[in-house]
Amino acid sequence: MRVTDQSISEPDLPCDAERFNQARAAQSVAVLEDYAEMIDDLIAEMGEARITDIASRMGVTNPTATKAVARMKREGLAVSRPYRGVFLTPEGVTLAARVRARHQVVLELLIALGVPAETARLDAEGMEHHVSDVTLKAFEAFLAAR
Amino acid sequence: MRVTDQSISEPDLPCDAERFNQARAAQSVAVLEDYAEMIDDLIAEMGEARITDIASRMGVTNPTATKAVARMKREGLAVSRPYRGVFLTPEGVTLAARVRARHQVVLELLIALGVPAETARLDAEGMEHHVSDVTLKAFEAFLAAR
DNA sequence: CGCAGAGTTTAGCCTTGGCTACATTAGTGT
DNA sequence: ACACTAATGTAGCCAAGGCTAAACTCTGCG
Ligand SMILES: [Mn+2]
Ligand SMILES: [Mn+2]
Ligand SMILES: [Mn+2]
Ligand SMILES: [Mn+2]
Repeated sequence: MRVTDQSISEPDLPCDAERFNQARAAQSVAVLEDYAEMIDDLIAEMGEARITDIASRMGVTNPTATKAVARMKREGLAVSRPYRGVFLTPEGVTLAARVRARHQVVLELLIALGVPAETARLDAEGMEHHVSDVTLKAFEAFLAAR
Repeated sequence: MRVTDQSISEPDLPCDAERFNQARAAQSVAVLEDYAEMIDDLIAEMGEARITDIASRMGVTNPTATKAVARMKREGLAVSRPYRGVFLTPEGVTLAARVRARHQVVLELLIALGVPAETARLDAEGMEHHVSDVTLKAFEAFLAAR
């Protein structure tokens, strides 16, 4: 073949690409979302969020957690001073709250659909980041009307 | 505080970390899955999968698609000779089939839950990769029993 | 037959998010 | 006071997945 039939493949270009672009965009903030939620959890549970605790709970090494926190600081979601704990900015707190609520809804939905609790717990962690506001509303409506 | 209470934080370490590790593992194969499905689509639709078409549909530039295909070849999912189209190995075909079926179920589930079709189309692209076999079965059961 | 242009590859850059190894700080207890 | 140790930070490596720019190959057409 190798024909230059750009006219045939043009209509679907923006179509498919848009989908993948949204998925990539969601993925690029997934780490920020998980760390925000985790830092908020640790502060609530332990009174402070130490790098070591963040790292062990996220399942990564300390330098990896340090880098992630550096990115969060850069993006205005967290603050910290050397050898002190990590804290969330108001924006970070807002993000953490939104992310926690969404995570909970996704988890509950999976369980409502008959997914075993442990499997739901594992799958929700990755799925949550790709659930848009519109989809979240649909999940909530389903759970409420059940 | 700063007490050395490792005994308190030990029990939850494997717990939380396991969740994030699974999400990271799923993410690390997401690109392979999407490309496998896309190459299979293109071969079905156009008789061959050219780099340019793969790239435009994935919403990336040609070099990015070339690199992704290189990884697929390295992992035994695709084959190609310079300046020729890309083909899937039997393993690649198997992956594509599994991924397409899962994608379809996730899409149908979202629509069944009342998510608008266009939103469902966008969200499913990212969510699919985090849906385990067990969860997929639950989705299928829900759709069948509806 | 040869060439122009479409398609492909290559080179090289960047960011992110993993890691190990090592240096530095700070808190605790003697 | 001070040493020990845990925590933190830093340096530097790697792979993946984006990109641009530029070189290369193929092919259909004149
Ligand atoms: Mn998550
Ligand atoms: Mn989460
Ligand atoms: Mn996908
Ligand atoms: Mn897909």
